[in-house]
Amino acid sequence: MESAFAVIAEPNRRAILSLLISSQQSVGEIERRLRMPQPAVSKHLRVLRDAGFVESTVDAQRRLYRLRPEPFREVDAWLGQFRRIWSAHLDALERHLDRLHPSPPPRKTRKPRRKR
Amino acid sequence: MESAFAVIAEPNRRAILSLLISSQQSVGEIERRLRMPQPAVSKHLRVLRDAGFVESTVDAQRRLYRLRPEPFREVDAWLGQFRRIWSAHLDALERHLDRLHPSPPPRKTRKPRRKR
DNA sequence: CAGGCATATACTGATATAGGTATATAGCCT
DNA sequence: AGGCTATATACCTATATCAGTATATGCCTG
Repeated sequence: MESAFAVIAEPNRRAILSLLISSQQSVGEIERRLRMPQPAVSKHLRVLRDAGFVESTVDAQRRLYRLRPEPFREVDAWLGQFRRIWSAHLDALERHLDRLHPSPPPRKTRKPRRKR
Repeated sequence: MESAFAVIAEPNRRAILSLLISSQQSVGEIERRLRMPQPAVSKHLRVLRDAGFVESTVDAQRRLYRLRPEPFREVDAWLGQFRRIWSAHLDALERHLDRLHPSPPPRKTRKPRRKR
């Protein structure tokens, strides 16, 4: 599974993560709150743990799961590259810059054709 | 495919998106820069476009692709819920809060067992 | 220590998706 | 028109992954 991105691609896993924001939860609590079969919860938690999104501690027969920050930081860092794109409503400006800065200029051309 | 999260789960697609940060690119440019077979590029671009990550305009026989902000915002918004978790090195504090606030208290118990 | 609760794992089947190869479509240029 | 370039799509195969069901493990309580 590896990638943090692949891990959060799964809706149920995102739901589990959101649930853990308020506080740590046991498997059974997650099971009940998300109305999800227990093995499914355990399996998703396994994936989440392997990717570092959660950690667990033992409390008698139950395991309490809570969030860990690292993978979120990783995703956030990647997303950071794109912040400039959306932070403002620079759509128009962006487009303008793209026009100024087209990687190789659209092409050596006879008459400036610009199909739009 | 639907979900923006599923779309960015694919490494090649993330690479394409990163490539488009500098400026719009044609399919052929992406193909060359990422050393990726052309049909693969086209297919990923299709997915990216359907999810709103990119848009394209026609330039003669080529298509120029550029980024669009919305799906990034969506991902960022989801991630926002978790910012408090990692923004500081509150790991210790977090843990403290969890202990104060365990959803249902770990359980009605005889002697305060706390297996750690 | 026997039964039950909480959680994890094994196994199976269905479905989706990525990669590869071939081909179709469409615009450009001579 | 004919050939070339650029891109898209169809088709196939391999692989991964999710859901579901059954079962194993471990701890707790009477």
